[in-house]
Amino acid sequence: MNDLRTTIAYFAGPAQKAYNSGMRQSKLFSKTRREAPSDEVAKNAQLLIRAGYIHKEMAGVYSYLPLGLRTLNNIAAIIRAEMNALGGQELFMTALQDKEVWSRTDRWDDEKVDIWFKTSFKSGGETGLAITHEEPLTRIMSEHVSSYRDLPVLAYQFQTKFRNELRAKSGVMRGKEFLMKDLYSFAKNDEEHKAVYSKVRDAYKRIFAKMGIGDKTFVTFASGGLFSQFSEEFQTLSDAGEDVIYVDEEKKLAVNKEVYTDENLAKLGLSKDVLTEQKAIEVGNIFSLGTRFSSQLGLTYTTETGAKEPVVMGSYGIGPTRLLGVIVELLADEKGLVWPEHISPYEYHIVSVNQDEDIVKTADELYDDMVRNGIEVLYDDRQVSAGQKFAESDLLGITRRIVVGRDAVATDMFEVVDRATGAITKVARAELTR
RNA sequence: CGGGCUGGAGUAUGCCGGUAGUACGCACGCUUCGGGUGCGUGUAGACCGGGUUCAAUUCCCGGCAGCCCGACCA
Repeated sequence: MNDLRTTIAYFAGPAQKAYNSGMRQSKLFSKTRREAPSDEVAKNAQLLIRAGYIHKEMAGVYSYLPLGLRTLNNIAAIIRAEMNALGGQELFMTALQDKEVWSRTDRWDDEKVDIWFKTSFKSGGETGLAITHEEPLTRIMSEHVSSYRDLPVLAYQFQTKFRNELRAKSGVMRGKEFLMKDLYSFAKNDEEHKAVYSKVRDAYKRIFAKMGIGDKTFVTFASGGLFSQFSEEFQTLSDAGEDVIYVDEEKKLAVNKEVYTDENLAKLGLSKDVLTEQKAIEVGNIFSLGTRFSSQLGLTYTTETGAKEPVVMGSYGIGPTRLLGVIVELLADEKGLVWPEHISPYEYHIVSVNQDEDIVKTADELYDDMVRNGIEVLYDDRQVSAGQKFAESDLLGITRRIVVGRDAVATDMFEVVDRATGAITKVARAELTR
């Protein structure tokens, strides 16, 4: 992709294989820092900046450097796989929004939605930066969907969303600009919608499990915002969270404080006795939209009997940039970042222990072999002390570290250290290069 | 949006109405070589505008930017 939106558009492509699988750390432009910047309090942003994954551009606005982008793309890849498995069709919508379509649903006015970034065209007229995409996608669908035979449809994208938050905080967990995977479903009726909705809910559970935060993530009953009375959130327990939820550990369900009433508890079959109050961060949200948007924007279809009916919609969001922050908050330790296997920017981090000729030669050869076999590996080939390399390697948090020292030269067996557990195993070269 | 705080080398900081100090980083040399090794030399800095003053990085006002608490958070 070669247009001005390359970085954003990148998320829409089959990202991973586009990378060269290897990187020499002496060539990596991002550097680590000993200290966190004084203007960051959030643990996630402090560590991500120290490790050179992100750059803070402005309050609540972050750039993703090579390591951060790789990590983000890995998160996106996990989500994409599940969306495709659902039959989701990926598209990529524009961030610039047409005032006209949002006016029709009464969501353009600043009195109704106060987080718009709005600007104007030189040629006249206003536009806004997308806060979400129900309106434009519903309009697109109205040009393509006209028969019951066309339904159901699931369409999704990875897109930058902009929200003019009064106060950004919590590092990348709540920015003014962030990445969102938004899926929208279009169904013939409530019954079909419910079936789709339930499949998406299951897919979300699998996604968070793969991210390594499944056991701390709860389906949470919450308010429906502008759309409907209620929605379901996926809330991950974390002291860094902004929400308060009441959790039933046994049933893996929770209730957001905002709808924590006796009536709602009864409806959900939850008992106050077993619920515990916890802080949590919202990592996903699923909504039944009914026919609100389809009615207002004229998205109808013809039934088998020739009648016209509005399409029943749902929308389902996950914020990859927020997830990145949540994973840091939950898994990082006192030494630095710790990435789950499928999210780590590289599978392996080779660390050569000194500049002795035979050690450098052995490390070089191992690196070349791994790269040739498409294994994603970062190689610390810098001329710095072993201690510094280890400390920085811990900070970077790559899943597995391969230490190349004297014994590796002698035996051709390599010490592989698991970043999360610290467990050390000896692995033969053939196994590492597959 | 209400309340509070801050603004100095690339980063983190000490002191201060009168020549801006330290650590890390970076460059060079030596040293070390399995947990940010040690030493030396060098490099580099007061957000913007106005006011008070003999003199402002320091005090005052305004702007801009950042942070914290609250409110807000499709």
